[in-house]
Amino acid sequence: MKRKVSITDDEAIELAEIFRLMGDASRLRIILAALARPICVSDIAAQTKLSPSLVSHHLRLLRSARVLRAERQGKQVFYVAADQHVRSVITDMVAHVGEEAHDFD
Amino acid sequence: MKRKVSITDDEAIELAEIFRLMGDASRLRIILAALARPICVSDIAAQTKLSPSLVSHHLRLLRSARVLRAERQGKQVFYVAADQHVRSVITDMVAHVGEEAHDFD
DNA sequence: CAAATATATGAACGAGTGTTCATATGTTCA
DNA sequence: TGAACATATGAACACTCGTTCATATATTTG
Repeated sequence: MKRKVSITDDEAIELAEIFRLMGDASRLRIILAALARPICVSDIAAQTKLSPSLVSHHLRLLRSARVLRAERQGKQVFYVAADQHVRSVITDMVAHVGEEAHDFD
Repeated sequence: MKRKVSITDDEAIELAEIFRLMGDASRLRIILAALARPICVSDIAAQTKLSPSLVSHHLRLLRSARVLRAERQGKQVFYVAADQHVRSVITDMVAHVGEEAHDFD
């Protein structure tokens, strides 16, 4: 079963933007923290050992790119992976890194 | 069926590096060009409208990160997606972008 | 309302990155 | 071997991006 991989230039830019956001270690760890279930900002900061301010900056980017979605519950705001695609992409790549042969170039 | 999503810090950095490489529009278009079948450098340059030099620079990065793999055939060098994980990640994200609701923030 | 907690925003700086241009290396064929 | 083609490499520059610190907004509770 073949899939369509050709996309427009605008879609390529939007795609690249999402990958770019995943391409920072801090942000990736934030995404991983919010991958399975909603988690609030302070817990993300604690788990990733990043400052709440920095986490918030990154969360804003991840939210506008629709990688994560947010929901306020009282004083706290919970973030979680936007959809199954995001989860699949991350788990696929975790598998990719895990299975690599790591032979010479 | 649950999957493991927790990874070590080193793996997170390696993962982020791969995503970072996908997070540039030029490189992403290069990856897309080499996603389905091997394609030589000059054809990539023609298809993406990027200079051969720039394409070569990017290909070196994509090759060392094992996103693409290379094979020389005479004067030409053909590049193709390293494995099924890379293809899956891209097609998943294409689907993600394609299906998004695009409602307000 | 005031205090306390949780999250968000803005400015600024240092480090890293994509691109270009010039040049080098590799490969084939006459 | 030498010319022609294909790809790769190195240096340099303009620009972007992650981070920090200070400050602002939002929400709950006394």
